[in-house]
Amino acid sequence: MTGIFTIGDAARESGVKVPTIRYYEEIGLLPSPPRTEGGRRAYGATDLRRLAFIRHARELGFEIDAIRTLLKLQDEPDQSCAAADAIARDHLAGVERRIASLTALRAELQRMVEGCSHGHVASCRVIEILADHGECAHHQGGRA
Amino acid sequence: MTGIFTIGDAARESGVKVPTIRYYEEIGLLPSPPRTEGGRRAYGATDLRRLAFIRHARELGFEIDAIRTLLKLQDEPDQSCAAADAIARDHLAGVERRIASLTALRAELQRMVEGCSHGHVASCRVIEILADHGECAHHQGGRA
DNA sequence: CTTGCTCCTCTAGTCGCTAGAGGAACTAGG
DNA sequence: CCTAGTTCCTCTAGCGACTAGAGGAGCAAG
Repeated sequence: MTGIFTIGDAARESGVKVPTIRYYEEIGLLPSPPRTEGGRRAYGATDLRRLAFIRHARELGFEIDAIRTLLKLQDEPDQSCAAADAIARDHLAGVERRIASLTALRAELQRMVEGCSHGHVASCRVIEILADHGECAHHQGGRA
Repeated sequence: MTGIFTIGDAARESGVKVPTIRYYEEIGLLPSPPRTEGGRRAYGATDLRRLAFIRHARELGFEIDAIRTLLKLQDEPDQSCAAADAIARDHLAGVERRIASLTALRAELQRMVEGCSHGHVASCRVIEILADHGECAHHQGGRA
């Protein structure tokens, strides 16, 4: 209604926690808003939009630095969007790598828990596989 | 051959970097080995096995705390392996959650980059989707 | 006017390492 | 025996992206 929001309002609106908003300001991702007489942050609708953008990008797993670039791009609508496209493509490639690696990992973990005979540790498949890398299909997998 | 290894040997054998081995010692994951006269760490075959176990578990994405528990279990072979099983199952569930979330994410990113018309930022699908959460299928997805 | 909420700043902690400084001790060659 | 190069030692600080908590001030309702 007013177009003026406290940090708490902003947090509720955007789903970003209050300390995180302050953190974003500190690292220069969100501009420092004007303050009220009492020294409190007074956000406007633009800030809320920016915050929603950040939140959504974070949800999609973009790193802060990538978001910084995307925000700069957003502020200059006449530029070619090749840069934004490249960032998204890059990120997509990373996500695909992680899915591949996690899928291999899942297979291995399934083998582990399925092989577990629920007896003693001495004959536990879980412990065994962990102890003996040779037994396992997971050679040279990347970090998940 | 000797059964005595320097930290460098241990690093080469296990694939765990030297500072990381020292770190594992510091946090009590790997026991402090005896030292040579010159004050250098002297590892035995048991330590190398433990280190390989740790490395493999880390590769599989287990957290340090989980590994700590698994190692304790490994040291007591008469215990039931229910605990180890539970840890592995838990971890598997987590991995499955991450795969699901990343798969949703991939779909969204694909939509993004496929929709990009390679024109100006003003009409860029990437920027648009990020700015407007409503346009996107990714509601309430967990962190990847 | 007091209660209780929100806000402020600041520091320190999380996880799992990684990087670098500054120095001591081994190893190989001359 | 000396030297050069490598490996080792300890220690502190940094990464990313927050999160937690202390200690205090403002502000709105009863």
